[in-house]
Amino acid sequence: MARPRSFDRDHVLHAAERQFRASGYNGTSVDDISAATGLGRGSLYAAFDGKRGVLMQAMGGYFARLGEGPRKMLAGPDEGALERLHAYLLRAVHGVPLAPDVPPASDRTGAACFAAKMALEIGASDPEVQRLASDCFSVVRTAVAECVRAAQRNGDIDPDADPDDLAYLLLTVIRGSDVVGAYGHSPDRLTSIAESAFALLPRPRHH
Amino acid sequence: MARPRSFDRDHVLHAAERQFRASGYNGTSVDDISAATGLGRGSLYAAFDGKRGVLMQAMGGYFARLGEGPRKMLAGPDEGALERLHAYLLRAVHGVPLAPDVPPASDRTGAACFAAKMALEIGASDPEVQRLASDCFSVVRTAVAECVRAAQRNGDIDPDADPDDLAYLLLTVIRGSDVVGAYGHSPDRLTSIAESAFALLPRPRHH
DNA sequence: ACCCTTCTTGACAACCCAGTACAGAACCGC
DNA sequence: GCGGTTCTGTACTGGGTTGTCAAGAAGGGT
Repeated sequence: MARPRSFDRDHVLHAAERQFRASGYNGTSVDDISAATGLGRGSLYAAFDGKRGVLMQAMGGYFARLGEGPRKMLAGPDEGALERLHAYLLRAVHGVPLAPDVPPASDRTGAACFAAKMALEIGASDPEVQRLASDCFSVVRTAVAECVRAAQRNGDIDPDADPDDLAYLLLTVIRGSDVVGAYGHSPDRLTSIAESAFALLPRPRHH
Repeated sequence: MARPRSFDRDHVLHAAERQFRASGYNGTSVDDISAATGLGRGSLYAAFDGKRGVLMQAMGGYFARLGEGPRKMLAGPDEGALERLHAYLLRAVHGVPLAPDVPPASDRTGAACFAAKMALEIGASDPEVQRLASDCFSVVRTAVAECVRAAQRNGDIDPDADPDDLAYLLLTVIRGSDVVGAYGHSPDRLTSIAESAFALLPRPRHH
């Protein structure tokens, strides 16, 4: 028995995320968010409790969204695990998409992991941002490690290798491609990096 | 026949760099720089032409300093090339030091590559920052590639591997460790990542 | 049709920030 | 010692920022 809100919450958070990714946290003003989302200042403060609230909720949504990619791409039977890892790596080095349906390559500007970017900019003085970014890394790392174990069970990766170490290394490559690929490098170069990393994975010494 | 300046230019730029690394570009005000360097606003504008000028000159100094590390650590005869690469990797994943004599591990906050951090924050709207960061990557990448070639000549790395591809991959790992290691991971974890990356380098198949 | 609750909009005040201008201080050369 | 030139510190201004507030709009329930 009251006026319903006239905006879609997720849509607003997506627009804000795009803005934050493009301009950074301190580089975007509330007016920028207002313009990007179409919401007035009052609505922003009522619904999200200001700039910082928008960021936190946008990052929360990002986190929820981020886990789905690796989980869906990497989960499955042991047989195809290595190939799934290959496909995931090739995609992951090209950035994290804003939405599941829009490819990240379209605008290199906002391709880098949202959580990583925010953590680098303001994480030093914001433990909550820090923690959220850490969670984002964990979800990817865990999924990759699980896929590595599957590949090991299938005999595609050296069983003596530590799957957690490999997962950390691959996560590092993926996050590193965010910054290496951010400017001055073509998508082909990123693909090449992913292929190199994949090719170097330790194969079992057959017989 | 005039009053000499009472501050050491490099010292000021180092202090400013530390501040920028800690708070980001948009997160530090001119007053912050003034407090960190001990210089008044007037001197800052006269000597460095404002906030942006300080950043550019600090990045310039950083670039000049950055190249020395890999060049000195990686250059040398072919025999020890692989071991030099090993040592360099182990050091590089722990960040880029503010000064050559101070270890980067002391404050994880400012350990990440200065150029990369600035490029991620404001590179999208600042081509010059973008280019400077790109140069920083190139100098590391070139030195690594040269060292890989040396190791190949010495028979320590598979001669069929593309040294440029490997250098790109290692650069990506190094930059990735900036963001992965920024928060929530111990130095031991970074060391472990470096060791994993080194262990995976393609060795020549000896007969 | 009416009322009440919630949302929305625009304006407002306090604050911070970058850059400038001006006055004083320090140093070198003579 | 003295003049001139440069450096240093501070006060000022115009613009932009954040967070709040009050008035209007819009819809649901009765």
